[in-house]
Amino acid sequence: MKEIFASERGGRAGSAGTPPAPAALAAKVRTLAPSMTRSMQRVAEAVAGDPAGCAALTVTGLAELTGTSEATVVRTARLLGYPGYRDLRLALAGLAAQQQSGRAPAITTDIAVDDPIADVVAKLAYDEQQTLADTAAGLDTVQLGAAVTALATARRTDVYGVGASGLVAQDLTQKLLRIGLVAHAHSDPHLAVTNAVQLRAGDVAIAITHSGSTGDVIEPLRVAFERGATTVAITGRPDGPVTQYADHVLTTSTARESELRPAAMSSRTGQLLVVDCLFVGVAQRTYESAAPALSASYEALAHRHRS
Amino acid sequence: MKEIFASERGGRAGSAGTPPAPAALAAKVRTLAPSMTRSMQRVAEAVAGDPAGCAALTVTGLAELTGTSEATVVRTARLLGYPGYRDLRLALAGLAAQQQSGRAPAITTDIAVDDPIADVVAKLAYDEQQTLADTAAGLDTVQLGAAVTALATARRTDVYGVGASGLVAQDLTQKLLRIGLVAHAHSDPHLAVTNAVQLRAGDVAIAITHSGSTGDVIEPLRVAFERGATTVAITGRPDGPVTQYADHVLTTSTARESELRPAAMSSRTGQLLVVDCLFVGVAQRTYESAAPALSASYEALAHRHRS
DNA sequence: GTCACTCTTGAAAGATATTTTCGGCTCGGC
DNA sequence: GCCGAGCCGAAAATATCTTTCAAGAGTGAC
Repeated sequence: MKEIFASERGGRAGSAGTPPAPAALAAKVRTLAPSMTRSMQRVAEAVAGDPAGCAALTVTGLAELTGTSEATVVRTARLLGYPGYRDLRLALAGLAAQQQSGRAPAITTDIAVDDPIADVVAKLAYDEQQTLADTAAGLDTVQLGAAVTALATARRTDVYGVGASGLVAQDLTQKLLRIGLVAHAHSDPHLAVTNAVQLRAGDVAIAITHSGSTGDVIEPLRVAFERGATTVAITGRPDGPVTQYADHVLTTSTARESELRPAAMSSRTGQLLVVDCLFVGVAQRTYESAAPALSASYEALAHRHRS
Repeated sequence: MKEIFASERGGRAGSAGTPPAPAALAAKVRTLAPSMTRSMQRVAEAVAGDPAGCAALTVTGLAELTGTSEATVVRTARLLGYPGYRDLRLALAGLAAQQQSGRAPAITTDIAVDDPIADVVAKLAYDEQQTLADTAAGLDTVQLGAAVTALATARRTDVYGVGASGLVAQDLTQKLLRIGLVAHAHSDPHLAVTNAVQLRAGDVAIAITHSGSTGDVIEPLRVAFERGATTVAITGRPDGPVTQYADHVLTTSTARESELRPAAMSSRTGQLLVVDCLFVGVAQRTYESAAPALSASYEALAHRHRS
């Protein structure tokens, strides 16, 4: 067979280049679940729900359990980043062992309308912690490193985000400014595009969108991409349209959402972690200039504080 | 085949009745080593020495590595108490994962200039998780409940915050607006004071300041306090000046900060948790009107997403 | 409403890996 | 030197995993 004809294998590599995840499996399932088909979701659910049990099953067994076929099971394994089911199974065994040794995760139920306030606090804190852990586990450090390098050497940086992601964009911008970089956040789609036209090679454009399909954010990134700027996407959907124009994709994980817990809440937590990582990474690379800049900005603010 | 003739399978079950060992594998190897033949010892040695590496090998691979045959590998697996090599391999993967996780990375140390990017991610995630846990534990649910009640019944709500806290203020405002409340965020000290003058009993003013001593935020809160509005402070310093004019104080915890990790980073995490708690609390209290409003805002945004 | 199209799905063929069989081999005893 | 007991690996037999392929479900255009 010629390589021209892509076999199903290469069809849509779940997360390109990412080596199989050991403990980041649950995170990956949550991240990729939305982009899965129904049957594959059933498989992913079973796998995430009972790693130990599934590790004991053969392809056929798992297919029967989930009411699907062997092919679907293998496809799911591929989507999760493993070469095949065999490797997924191995990772599953590892995960089971870890859970066994670790303490009970204390699975929380969803937030209900009549939950006492103390429960709300506990559940929210738990969920956000979970989001942090998942995002950290699923973050591609190679992509992150590349993004950091681009940022550290950029002539200027534009950051796009609307709605809740707009605040994250501003947060990143604030931080970069504090260490002497030239950065702007854009929430206005028109202005964003207008400014994106000015970008060229050596500049960096960052799009922040949880859904990965926010047109108002994709458009400026596309323009920046076409002008030759280095483009970065921070998104919860690594297969979303936004990644089309992104040189580097940084994936955020998300906890389940519900009526009382809109997506904006958990996505924001993951996005901010990524932003912090970018910032610290850049601060490391530009330490010579960043350190004095940080001290200076601190000093400048001191007099605004009452004693 | 008659059952009288025992097949090799049942021939000499290593340790009778013992179910596969999860982590006690190394011990088992040592125990059983003397009773093994030379070839089997080589296999057992390889397995005990490098569980992770062996878990990645097929029967054939392990046979070649140890210079033996597949049959010997299977026999060794049987002797160690597993039904076959497949199961030994699964246990091996589990063992490897346990060893991996047991190796506690020094994430408790501070972030250094020369930390690899992966460590930065781990440390930041860990710190923010810590901040969440601490904040949740230290949050006074009575004060929180009182603040929620005030918000849910307020005529209007003003939120003050500058710098990084300004973004948190905006986040809270965005959320409250989404469920139909009247809320404004103020980053401009002058405008904040100007607006605070308009407040009266039944209104709510919220000041967000990590240091608890940001004059630009305290001033409008003082004005609101004196006009009779219900005032809330979200701060990391429960004894700071800002609490002077706060009816309810919500305390955020903060991880240690350092040169590469400015205070804004960890304080923001705790503040956002508090904000989320406020939001969910209010949404619960006003569920009848909040739920439709949330759905409506979701629907309204749908068309802004590319497919 | 109908058609054409794409995407999803499972049955079965094909490829690998594991297990079993079986006979050669070594080694110690006589 | 000859014999028997048990160890060992090559290859057959089986189980498991992977790929192919065509039918079915869903979707948008007309």
